Amino acid sequence: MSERHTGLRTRLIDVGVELVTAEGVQALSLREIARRAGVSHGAPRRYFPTHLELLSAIARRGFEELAGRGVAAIGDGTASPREQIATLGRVYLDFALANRGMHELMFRHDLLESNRLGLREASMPIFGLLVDLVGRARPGVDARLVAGALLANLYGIAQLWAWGSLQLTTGADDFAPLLNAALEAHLGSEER
Amino acid sequence: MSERHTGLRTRLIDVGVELVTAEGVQALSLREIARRAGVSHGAPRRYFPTHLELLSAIARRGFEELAGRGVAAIGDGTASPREQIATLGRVYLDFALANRGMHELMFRHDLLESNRLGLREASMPIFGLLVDLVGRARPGVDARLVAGALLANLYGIAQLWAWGSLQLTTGADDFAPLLNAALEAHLGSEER
DNA sequence: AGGGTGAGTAGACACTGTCTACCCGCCGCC
DNA sequence: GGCGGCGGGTAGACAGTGTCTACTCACCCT
Repeated sequence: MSERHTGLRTRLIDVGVELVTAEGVQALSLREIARRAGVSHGAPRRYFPTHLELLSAIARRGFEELAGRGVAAIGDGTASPREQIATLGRVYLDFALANRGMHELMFRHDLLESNRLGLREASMPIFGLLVDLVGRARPGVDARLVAGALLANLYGIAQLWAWGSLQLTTGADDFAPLLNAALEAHLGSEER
Repeated sequence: MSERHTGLRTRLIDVGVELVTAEGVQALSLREIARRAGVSHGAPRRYFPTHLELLSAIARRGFEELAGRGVAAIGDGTASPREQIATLGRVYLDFALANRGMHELMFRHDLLESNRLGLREASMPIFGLLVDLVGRARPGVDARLVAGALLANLYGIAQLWAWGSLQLTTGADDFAPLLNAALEAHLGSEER
C-alpha cells in the first residue's frame, strides 16, 4: 500500500519483466510473480486466466522493446538499406545476448504455437520492416524469402551463440564476424 | 515381468524417446517416464541423479540418430561437397520437422548450457563433418565461420518454420525454397 | 440504507522433482 | 552351507507448481 495503486495487470507484467531479466525464464512461476507483486497466488487469475497468458504478455513487452530499439537505432532512415539492415541485426543480437531470459521467453514454442496469445502479431511489424529493407537493398529477389532466411540466420546465431557452441567452433570472441558473414551471404558483399 | 529384463537404464531412455516423439517435450516428466517403464518414481534416480541428466541422455539419442541419418544419406561420399551439404541440410530439416519434440529437446537451453551433460560433445562430430565439407566446397574462406553461419541458418529455419511464422511470411508451403536460399547465400549459387 | 459486483484471499487438488528410509534377493566369502 | 553386504528398486515425505472454487470485503449506484 504505497504508490503501487496502479493496475495490478500492468504491475504483474512489470514484475515479470524484471524477474526474467534478472533471474531467467525458469524463475517466472505464477506464484513467484504474484509474491513479488505483493498479492496472493490467485490474484493474477483475474487478469490472466492462465499462466501462459501472463507469460505471453511479458513476452510481448519484449517484442515492443526490441522494435523500439530497432526504430530508434535506424533513426531518420537516411542510411542505405544495407546499413539499416546491418544496424537492425546488431540491435537484435545485442538485445538477445544482453537479455537472454527475455529472448528465450519470446521464442518459446508453447507460447508461439498458440495463436490465441498474439505473439505472432507482436513480432510482425519488425519483420515487415526487415522485408521492406531487403526489398530495397536487393530489388528483383523475393524479398520475403530472403528476409525470412536472413531472420532465421540471425535467430540461429543468437541461439547458438547464447549457449557457447559457436565461440568454441568458430574461435571468435564476439559475434561481429558471424553477423557480417550472414549479412554478406544474404545481401551480397559490402561493396556490391 | 516379461522379457523386459534389459537394463533399466536403456529402457528409460527408450521410453523417453517414444514419449517425446509421441507427445512432445512437456510429457517427459520423470514420473511419467518411470510409470511407462513400469518402475516406481524413485527408480530412475539410481542411473540418472537428476531429471536433466535423463533428459540429456534422451537428447543424445536424438543427436546419434540425426548423425546416423546424415552419414547414411551421404553414402560413399562421391557426390560434390556442395551436394553433400545440401543433402545434410535436407536431412536435418526433415528430421527437425518430423520429430519436433525431439528437436526441441535437443536444443533446450538448460540442457546445452550445462557442460556436464555431454550434449556439446554429442553434437560435435556432425558439425565437424559440416566444417570439412564447407572447407572443400569453398576453399579459401574461414570454413568454421561459414559453417557456423550456415548451421545457425539451418537451425533458425527449423525453429521458425516449426511454429509456422515462415509459412505465413514467405507464403511457401514447403521449406525447400528457404533451404536453397540459405545454401546459395552461404555457398554461392548452384553453378559457381 | 442496502443490494450487487469487481477485486483479491485462502484453501484444496493433482502433479512435479528431489531426498530419505527401508527392503529384498542375490553374490561371494569364510 | 549359513551369512553379511550390497546393488537395485519401493514407498513415503517434502516443498513447490498451476488451476479451481468458495469466500470476503470495500465500494458504488440507485
